[in-house]
Amino acid sequence: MEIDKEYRPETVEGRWYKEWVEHGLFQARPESGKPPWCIVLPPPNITGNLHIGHVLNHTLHDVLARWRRMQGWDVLWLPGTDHAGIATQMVVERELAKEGKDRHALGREAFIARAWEWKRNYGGRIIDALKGLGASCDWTRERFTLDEGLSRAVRTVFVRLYHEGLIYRDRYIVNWCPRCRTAISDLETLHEPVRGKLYTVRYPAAEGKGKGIPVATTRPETMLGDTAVAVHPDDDRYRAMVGRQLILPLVSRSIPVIADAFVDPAFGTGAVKVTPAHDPNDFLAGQRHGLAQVVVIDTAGRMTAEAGEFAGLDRLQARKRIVQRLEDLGLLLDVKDHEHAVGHCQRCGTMIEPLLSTQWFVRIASLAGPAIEAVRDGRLQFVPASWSKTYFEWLSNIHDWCISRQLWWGHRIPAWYCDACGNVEVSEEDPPACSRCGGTLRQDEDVLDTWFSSALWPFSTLGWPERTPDLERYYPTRLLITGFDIIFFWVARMVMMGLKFMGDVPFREVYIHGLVRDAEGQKMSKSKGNTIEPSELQSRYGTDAVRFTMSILAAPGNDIPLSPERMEGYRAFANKLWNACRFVLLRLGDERPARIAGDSPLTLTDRWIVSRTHQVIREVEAALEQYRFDRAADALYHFVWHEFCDWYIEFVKPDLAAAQKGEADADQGRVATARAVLLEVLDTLLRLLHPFMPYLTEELWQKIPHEGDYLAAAAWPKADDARLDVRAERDVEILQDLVVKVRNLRAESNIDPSRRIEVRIHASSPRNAHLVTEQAGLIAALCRAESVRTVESFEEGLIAARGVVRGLEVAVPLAGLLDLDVERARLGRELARIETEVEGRARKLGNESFLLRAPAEVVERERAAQKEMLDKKKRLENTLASLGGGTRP
RNA sequence: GGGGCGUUAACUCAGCGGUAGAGUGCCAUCUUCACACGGUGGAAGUCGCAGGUUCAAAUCCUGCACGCCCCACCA
Repeated sequence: MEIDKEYRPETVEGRWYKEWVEHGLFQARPESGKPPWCIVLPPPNITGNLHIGHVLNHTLHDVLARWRRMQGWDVLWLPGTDHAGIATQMVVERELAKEGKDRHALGREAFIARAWEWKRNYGGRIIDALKGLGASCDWTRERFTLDEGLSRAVRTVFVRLYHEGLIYRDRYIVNWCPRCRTAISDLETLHEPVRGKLYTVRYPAAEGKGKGIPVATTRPETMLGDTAVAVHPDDDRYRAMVGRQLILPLVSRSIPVIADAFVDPAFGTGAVKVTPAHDPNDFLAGQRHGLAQVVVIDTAGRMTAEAGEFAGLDRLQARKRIVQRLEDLGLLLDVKDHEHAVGHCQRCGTMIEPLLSTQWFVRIASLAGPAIEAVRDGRLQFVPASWSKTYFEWLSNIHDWCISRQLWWGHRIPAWYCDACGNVEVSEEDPPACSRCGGTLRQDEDVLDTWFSSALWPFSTLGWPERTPDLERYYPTRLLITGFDIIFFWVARMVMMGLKFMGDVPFREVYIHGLVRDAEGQKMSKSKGNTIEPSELQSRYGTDAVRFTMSILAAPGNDIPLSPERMEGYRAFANKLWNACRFVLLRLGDERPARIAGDSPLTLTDRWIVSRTHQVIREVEAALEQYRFDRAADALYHFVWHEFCDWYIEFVKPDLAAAQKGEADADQGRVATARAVLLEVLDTLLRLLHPFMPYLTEELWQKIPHEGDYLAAAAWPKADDARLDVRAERDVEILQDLVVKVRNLRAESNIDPSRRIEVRIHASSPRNAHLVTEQAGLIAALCRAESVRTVESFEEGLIAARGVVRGLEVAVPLAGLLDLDVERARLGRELARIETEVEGRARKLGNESFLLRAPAEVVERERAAQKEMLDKKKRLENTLASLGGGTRP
């Protein structure tokens, strides 16, 4: 068997994915009779590039999907992409701009065709990257949010919500991005602190009665649209002015002073200018007081004709001019620095303009209630559970959702207007003419918020509104895995829509993972330049190492600090596994040993590794059941490296080496059994590791004797309690401690590593003495000893490095080589350590309260430990005395 | 203004009622026939601070400090 000395991922990864897909291993099998297990991929944007966060997210998906599939579930991991309205439109517009065109010149139809073309060319890039990670999605069921079926679902939902009064059209103040030229929702508006100014402007009284009122504002340009000044009803300063008229400077319009409790008398001057068309608060105040709405800023962020002399200016330019004019008029009373939060467009960062505009909204409160309830009563669970609080918080304070976007790329709103009679028709099928007057209909120009279609993803992808077999079988899906950043955007909305249209939650659990950060814990961002390209990581460390790193770092509730050293470590782990396999293959020769037969004479160490293996199967399974990817990966790492490689392989080396050299005394039966055990354990390990490291494990599994075509389609190991062996585990632990002790004595006494030593052991119990005698050869091999033997007692005046471990007293006689001072000092340190521990425990055992109230088994454990410690202490003291010391340093 | 999270070895994190663990790094040592992407041994922590509950607290409770993050229509 030819096998390289090191694992080279690049020679392996390309092959397997293709084969897995070609053999249909990732396809759901509704007819299989297996229980269904479904998860939907959070559809990445077609404009997106695979970033490190995707790697984390997709790795966790794939670990679970592969694990459940091996366990015998009918797994459907449903992939797809999102049309990403604003993002895609921006990309295509940019392309057009390069050609000197714009979308208006092109026209709607041609533009959309162009966007589809872009999607065809580039929309699959992120999916290709996903495949490179080894993601075991069912590609035969891949979906796109603008597919015909999904578009049908969008229309159906819109129409039904409309007819139930849950979708409405209204003239309302919305978040407007002057650059994207569209309304956006509250969620797409990010509040960032901006250092601005607070201007105090005097609004003179009408008819020259009094001085008027000083008004504080951060946005003087909106004053042109003021239709009132508001004060608090209890504010004595202005009480007399309420109901009077003021003259709006620069415009000379007469506006009233109104009283309203929304005014904070402590802020600014206690008097607020009211601009119903350009401020959300003022809009509501305007409604309460029946004020006119004067629009002075247009959809491009420029001043309208209403702005008189300032018309056509950009809003920020206008601000400067207006301040200047106010100053000239002596009306500018004060200017102060003022930091406040201002909304910015999530997509392009442009300052949001609150704008009065006619838009479509979802009346969300009645949908939010059931969504809250579903989490409260446990139909849906967050992992970690603490996220449910965030979810409740948002849903309880939710505002109506603005769903119309002034874009072309997306689901066009299925509403038609009749210009002749003013009729509005909302329907699933395009209506031919006005049903009331027969007049010509004009479809709404706008499209829906991309998140509207995403909200339907768990059922629209399964065929809804048709009652397809897939929908019946796989809804509700099992689980959703995503980051906390889209709990509001996506998770909550899916829950609302799922409950509304399917009558059940879209998934039983939501696993929320952290954010991938750089090694310093900084958020990765392009502007900081600390982003990591996944493909670079994959080629540098291998995809499996990247996946393993993600898994082992995915502790619930934690962000993931990605450090190169760490990943380097898991690349080494992949190599370690590779070499463990290499060892087994080299020792197998041409043999194809059978699995461990029922009557195989297993040695102590065989029984130990088999027992440990079944313990690990349990651990990994329990961890994955609770989505503890970190624990599962950690258990495997530790077992492979520090039990299988460090110990078991070392245990069997002497047996196998004899056979390899063709020595006459090689026990052929023993060799066969050792080979069978090695193989069985390795086979189990490869299965357990496969969900984390699919490429490497498939490659290795194919190299060792195996049954079946692909590891990816092999069965998950079953933990078998009959294979557990507590006594073997205990005995091997004693052997390990003993070996470590001897090695430690060698090292501390500076004994040449190549020198064969003599080891004498005095055991406190016959059982342990027997164990040592029986395993003397093995112990000798593991600590390079000439001989290992048990003694009744150590001879008088023996010069030796000594130690005590687990009731076994060890002496390595070293006449002439041992530095007695060094040895005395070392033992003195050990004695001091033991004494501290003994004292502490004595205090505890002398505490009546403890004896009285602590559980009996805890007390017993402490007593036993104390006894052992005291024995150990006595032996050490004796040893020190025999070295001619006895006093501690 | 409201809410959440974190603070444990040099670093990154586990542990979450019975006197501390891992990986990396560090020190020493070894090219012994799977692996130097390796072996062996070792050093390293008053578990943010102050109280409280308990026989017993990194672990539960209450404050405080520092750091991070969400949400929010005070001009």
